[in-house]
Order: sequence, then structure tokens, then C-alpha cells
Amino acid sequence: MVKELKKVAGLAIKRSTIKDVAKAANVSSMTVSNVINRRSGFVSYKTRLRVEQEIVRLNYRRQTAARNLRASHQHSVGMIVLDDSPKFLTDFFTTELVAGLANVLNNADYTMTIQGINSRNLGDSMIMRSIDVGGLCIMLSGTEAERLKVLEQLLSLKQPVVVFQQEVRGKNKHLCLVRQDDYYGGRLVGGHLLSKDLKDLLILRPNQNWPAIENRIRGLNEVLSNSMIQPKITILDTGSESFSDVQTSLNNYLDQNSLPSSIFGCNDQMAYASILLLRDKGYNVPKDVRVMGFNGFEAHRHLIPNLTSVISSAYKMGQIAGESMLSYFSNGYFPNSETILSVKISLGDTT
Amino acid sequence: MVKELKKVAGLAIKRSTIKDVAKAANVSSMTVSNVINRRSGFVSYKTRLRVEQEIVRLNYRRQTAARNLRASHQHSVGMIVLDDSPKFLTDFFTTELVAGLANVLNNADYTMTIQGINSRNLGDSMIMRSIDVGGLCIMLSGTEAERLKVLEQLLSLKQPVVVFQQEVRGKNKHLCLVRQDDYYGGRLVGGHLLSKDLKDLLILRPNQNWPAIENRIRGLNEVLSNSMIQPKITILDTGSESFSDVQTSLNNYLDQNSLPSSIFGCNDQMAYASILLLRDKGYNVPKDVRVMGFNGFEAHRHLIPNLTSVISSAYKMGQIAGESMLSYFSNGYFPNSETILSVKISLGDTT
DNA sequence: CTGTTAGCGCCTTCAC
DNA sequence: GTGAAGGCGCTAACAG
Repeated sequence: MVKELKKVAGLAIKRSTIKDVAKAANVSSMTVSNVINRRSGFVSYKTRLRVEQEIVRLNYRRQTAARNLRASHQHSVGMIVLDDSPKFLTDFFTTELVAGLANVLNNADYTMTIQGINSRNLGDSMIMRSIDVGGLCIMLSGTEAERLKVLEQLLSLKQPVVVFQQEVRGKNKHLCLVRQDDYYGGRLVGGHLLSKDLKDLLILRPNQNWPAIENRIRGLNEVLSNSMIQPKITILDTGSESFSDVQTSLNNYLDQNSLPSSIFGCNDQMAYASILLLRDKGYNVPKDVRVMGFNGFEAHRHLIPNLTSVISSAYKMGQIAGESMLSYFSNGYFPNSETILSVKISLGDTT
Repeated sequence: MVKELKKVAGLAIKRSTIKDVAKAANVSSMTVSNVINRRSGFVSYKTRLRVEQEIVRLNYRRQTAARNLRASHQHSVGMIVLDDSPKFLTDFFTTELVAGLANVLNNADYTMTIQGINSRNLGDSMIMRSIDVGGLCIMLSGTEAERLKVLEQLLSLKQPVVVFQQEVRGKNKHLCLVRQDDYYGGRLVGGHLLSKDLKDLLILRPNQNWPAIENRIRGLNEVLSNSMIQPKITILDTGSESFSDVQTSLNNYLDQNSLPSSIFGCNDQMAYASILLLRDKGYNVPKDVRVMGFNGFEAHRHLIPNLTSVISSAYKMGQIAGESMLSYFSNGYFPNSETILSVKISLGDTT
């Protein structure tokens, strides 16, 4: 890049600096800085007015890079979505979460950067190689081992990290967990199914052992085993969570067993896959068999039929992450090492 | 903030600088800089290796703020979504677009910041008050007057701006337009509906005045009014685009009017909302009434019924925006002042 | 290929 | 309440 071109690349043209404003307003640049940063009581009303006038007249805008360098503070948070897909943002949960995070941060004049990344490339990503942000938020994915490895890499950066939807053993004062109450969600599922003529229950569980799913099943089990009815519970390992794996394993199961009165898919996609199969086989949902999912988002309202599910507050999770991060920046520690958000049931047409 | 706290806020602890690495590797800091920036041919293999070793050993990470300040270059692009809703990112189109943009930028080691904002607050937002990014991308909203006012404000910053889904008169070398061919998409809708026994058409339109939607309707109108059939066209203002608003307004409409032979939802969500309502009311789609949407995304392909829609490449729009911005940074101008992406029809079960 | 010098624009510190 | 000095960490420009 030749000189001329470099200019346009970042700042373009000659911009006024704090010094220019200071000279024009007949004050020192320190006073201008005080005005910009709204330091209360440090500038007289008259001076402030004059400075503000010159800021407008000279079209002054603060250079964030210079501020950050001098203040050793980035005023910025990075959001990482660990996702192999290039369309990393198309997941409903993630977008709500990001929106909540962005809104909180921007209201506090913080910047939020976002990037999708996969765990293999994390090592030589910008995140690891340079310091752009004051803290990181991350939505993990992959197996438990993969997730924890990524987490370890991030924590090695000695920057505050907020992790969504993940349980972590051991304490780390630079780590903050934000997740939904899967255990209670499982209890909600149990309570609802009990009210719907539950005789026996088939649980569709992926073989990948996610703590969130374990918690759901634990809550569900507990409610059912303490009930009058004591329904028979069968857990079907579906292999992966994929549409076809769920359908294949359920199909095999139904070949050798009678139709259960209710089916619980550990997430909405699995529930949905089972509904389609059941329909193909001539069963009526919910008359012949009731089906329930988990993690309903507004977008799933568009599905036909409308699935009975448990809804979590992704937007709120993002907000809490943002507030936690801001609090860390002011105080040096997170207000809570873990926040567990409540969930609620969403009644649909499948139970 | 006391001193101790400030440290954690941004950088935490004492980090190694380029100088530390230089000293440890027995070279000047300039050589380290050359290694970091992979300047080809500027460093001998042996030296490079020694420097890289020290970088790892000392856990060195570059301070982006210092680099940006010195180089007068932000290595960063801001994406603004002009949307009153706090959930500004929940829209499918926007998320695909953002994903495409982020991927291109991140691959080039650029950072993407994102924020939702409403036009009233733009004036005293960070974007206007400070320089964080080298360029801006924006998804506008509101009336045409509001949109152009926002655009004018952004262009006054003398930074490159990429605008999505907006037509602008007059030339500006710092402005780049990227949009899909909504007009042609509208024509595709019209052509398809005409082939499906079209008698009268109800168009579901949100009250928020998006130019893209106007163009869709214009193309549709033109095809229909030039046809032999000359079907009656009614436009129903649904209020917001929300599920419930669409259903409520359509329900009211049907109370007072006969069922149209076809319905066009200005986007997929609106079309789905109407399908659910029509079913509840006992109508068969597509036998009694044909329904078509617009902006089909992959997520919608799994829905039942599979909606007939027009597919646009939001992801690609984001990519093009990113590439255009990078090109501007290298050359000082955009490769194209306007890019119009083609659309295509996707046949489903609803027509 | 490597080193030296200088300074990007701002804010911290301390003086008055 | 305001000002002067100094330096954050990096890279441009130039010298060797």
C-alpha cells in the first residue's frame, strides 16, 4: 500500500485531534479530554460549552485506538461462536443471545465484535494472536472434551471469559458461566406429561453426553419417580442428534416395542424428527402419542405442528453476560461465577 | 476506578511487548514487527525462527490499539442494523448477511463490530462520536426520508459506507450499494401465481416501509396488471411483521371479505403466520387458497408445509460487502458502486 | 536484511 | 478548575 492509500484505509484525510479543539477553544487538551469523558465537576460550565462548540465546529471524533492504547483498556468485548458452519449466526438461540449482549454493551459505550470460528482454527486466530478486546464471550460446541480444551485456551489469555450453556468444574475468578436451568426444565416436562395421561415414556437421547441433556433427564426422572403413576421410562440412544439418526433408531425401536404413550425429545429437532416419522407410520400426534421437545424459540412457532417445549431466555442470557462483563471491568471480578436462568413451558399441539 | 482495577479492565497484569520479544531474541523491535506482519523477504529464516520462538515463550500478543494508532488504520468494520427492536438480530435475512460479512472480514484478519441502533439515537452514538472502525456497513429501515437522513449522517463521517437493500440517487465514491433484485423477485411471484389459477390476490404488507418490500410489490403489480387476467389486488397492512399481528389483521380481513384465491406474504414469516391461521379456520392450503412467501432461507426448507418462496442470497450479500470494503481499504475506492444480486423461485407445497 | 529515530492521539500524573 | 510533561506499544521512514 502506498502512502496515499493508507490514509483512506483507516482515517481518511486529516482529522481534527483533541489538540486542535483545545487550541480553538483556548484551553489545554486535558480540558477537552475532560469534557469528552464527562468527568463531573472537572470543567466549568462556561468552558465546557466553548469546548463542545468547537468539537461540533471542527467535526472532532475521538480516536478510539489512541484512547485504548493510553488507557490500557479496550472498551470492547468479543463474542465467539464456535461453529464449523460458515453460517454460524443462523441459529436462533445464538442470535437472540448476541442481540442481548450487544445491546447491553453498546448502551455502556462498549463495542461488541463477533466472529464464528472452529476449534481447529482457534489457535492461530486473531483472538489468540492479538489483544483487541477486554473480554470474551463464547458459545461452545462439539464434544465435552473439545469444549473444555477450547475453554482452557481462552482462559490462558488471562482475560475475563463468559461461557454460555456450559458447566465447568473448579473455580476460576476470570470465568463466568451463564446457562439455563435444564434440571428444572426437565421437571417441567415431567409435570406436564403427567397431566396428559402418561403411561409410559420414551426418552430420545443422543449418545453424545452433554451435561445440559443429563440435567434435563435427571429433573424429568425425579418428577416421574415421585409421582403416583410411576410410569415406565425407557431411554433410547439415538446415536447422533441428526434428523435421520433419530428417525432410524426410533423406527427400529417401534418395530420391536409397542408405541409409548409419550415421547420426550431431548431437544426440539429430535422431537420434530420423531413427529414426522410417527406421522409417516400413520400415528396421530397427540392422540396416539404425545411428543414434547426442549428449547423452544419464537421461530419454532412457525413449525407445523406447534411443538410443546420448554423455552429459555436467550436474549436475557446475553444481557446478563454483558452486565457481568461490565461489572468485571469496573471491579476486577465477576458478580457471580455462575448464573442459572429460569425456563418456562410452552404449550403446543403435540401433547 | 482505582489503578489496580484499571489494569484488569483491559489488559490485566503485565504483558510482554514487542520490545521484550526483541530483547529476548537479540534483535530490534522492528524485526519483531516484520515477523509478526509476515513481511515477505524482510527477515532471514533463522532470525524469524528465533523471534517466533520467543513470541511463543513470552506469550506475546500484539496490542491492536497501538498498531491501529500508529498505522492510522483500524483493521475493523462496523455493521449497523437500524432497527427499533432490541432483538435487532433475530431476523433471518440480517443474520445470514452478518455471517457472510463476518467470515470475509475475519479471514482477512479484520474485526467486525455489530450494533443495533435506532435512527433517533444515531446522532450521539459511538459511531458518530468516535472512530473505532475503518468502514461501516448498514441495514437501513424506516421511511425513505428517515433512511436517507441516516445515510447522509454516515457519509458525513468521510468513511467508506456499504448500504444493503437501498437504492440511492447520485454518486458518492465512498458509498457502495449491495442489494438483491427485489423487483425481479416480485415479477417471479406474479408469474408463478398467474400459472396457478389466480383470480384475486391479497398482499400482506408490514407497515414499516422497507424499500425491498416496495420493490417486490412493484414487480408483482406490474406482471399482474399486464396479464390477460387482470386479477384484483388488495394490500392488507398487517401492522408489524410479527406472527400475531399478521394473524390478527388477516383474521379481521377474512371476517369482512371473501377468501382470496392467493395470498402473498411479503416475507416467509408472514406467509407462515397466514398459513397457520388459514388452517385453523378450516381452509386447505393450497387447494382453497395458495400462499407464497419471499426470502426463503435454508432454515425454512425443513418446515412443513414447504413454502413456495423466492430465495435471495443474504449470505452472499454479506460476503460481497466484506470484499468491497477490503478492496476499498487497499485501493481507496469501491470496485462497484452498486451490486444487484439475482433471486430465484423455490417451489413448495403451498401453491 | 536489520537497526534507529520519531511520533501516532490520547490520557495519567502531578503541579499550580 | 486547568495546564504541562510524558509515555502507552507499535510501525513508518529512512539509514546502513
